[in-house]
Amino acid sequence: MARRDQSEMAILGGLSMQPMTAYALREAIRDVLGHFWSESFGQIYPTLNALEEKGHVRRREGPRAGSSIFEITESGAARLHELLSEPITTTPPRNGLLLRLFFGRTLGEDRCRELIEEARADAERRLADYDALARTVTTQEADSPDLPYNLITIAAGRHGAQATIGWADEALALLPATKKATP
Amino acid sequence: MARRDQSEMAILGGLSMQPMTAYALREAIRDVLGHFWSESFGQIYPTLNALEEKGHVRRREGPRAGSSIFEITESGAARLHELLSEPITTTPPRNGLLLRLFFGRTLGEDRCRELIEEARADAERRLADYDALARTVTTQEADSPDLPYNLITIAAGRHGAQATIGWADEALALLPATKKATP
DNA sequence: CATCGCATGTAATGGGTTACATGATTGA
DNA sequence: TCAATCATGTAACCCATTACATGCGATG
Repeated sequence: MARRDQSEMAILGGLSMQPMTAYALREAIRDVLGHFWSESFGQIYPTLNALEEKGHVRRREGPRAGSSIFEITESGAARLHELLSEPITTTPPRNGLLLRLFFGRTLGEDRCRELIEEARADAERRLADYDALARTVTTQEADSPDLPYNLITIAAGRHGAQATIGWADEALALLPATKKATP
Repeated sequence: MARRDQSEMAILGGLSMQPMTAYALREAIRDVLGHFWSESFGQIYPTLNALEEKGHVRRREGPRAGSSIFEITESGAARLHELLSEPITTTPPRNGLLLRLFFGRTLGEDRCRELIEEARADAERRLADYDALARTVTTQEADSPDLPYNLITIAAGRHGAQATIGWADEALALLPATKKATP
């Protein structure tokens, strides 16, 4: 699966929920898929044009002059299913935090402690967000057949955040203690 | 921090452990930092040349004709410290597994279950790897001042893998049960 | 003498972000 | 009427992977 197709998949997926403008699509991707996916305008507009040419989306008059609402076609739905079925492409890992910590002796222990504490605080915030999101979604989409799938992705975020918190605590304990003269 | 500098950081970091050839550097990055970092030849060779021009690394005769051993200079060490101190740049998330699961109704429940089970099995494998790695490193680098930092990165992998396992179990339970006629 | 692992590099390609440029509509 | 938001699109740039091309040296 060409990496390019990844954007196609997200865009067709978004439109499969409901027709919308490119702008709204970008917002939907940011707000709904934001914790595990992202698309920029620079990808969305060209990809939509390509999808239109292939007949996978149809363009209709938008809410204002010059704007368009895109809607997925049947061939688009088929294409989405096909894309979803292809093997997952993973990108090589690049974790800037862990790289810095690995060279922690060069960076300095204090800075390492700070980095870990920041990561922990951030995870704590995300954890609260996921919990709130799970509650909102559960009530607002109570009857939607998409609810379980939505909850599964939220659960992934929650488990990830919890793992970060657990790791941070362990990491802080592993950090060599700075020796300070006791007064 | 330009994204470009990320490769510089990893390369200088690698050479700060010990001087080596570009080829060995790539292997070291793959084998030692592999679970949270990666560099390809296409990055390593040009970056090393750039670093040499700036005087951050020095080139010496390698083990065979035409090969070079690179060694970090003092200015290189300073540069490394500077790079490590810069704010962490994060790339926007793109999780192909979660994207597929989010559109799980389109993909189909059976395929979703398979994907989750694969992810779980993979995490299980990684977990075993991290545990083994932690043991090896603890004995082999028992006296190294880098040991705690090394263990911190391994712990991150372990916690991440455990989180995936926990998530997978929860996700499988969340999946809507396929209704089958009871015989 | 063939093959595998060490070793170096470049070029094509792909993909993606960011910044820029432009304009319509709405609400304060 | 002025700012903010909705809306569309392009171009520059950057980074990174991949594939390719090349050759030495040891081991069987």
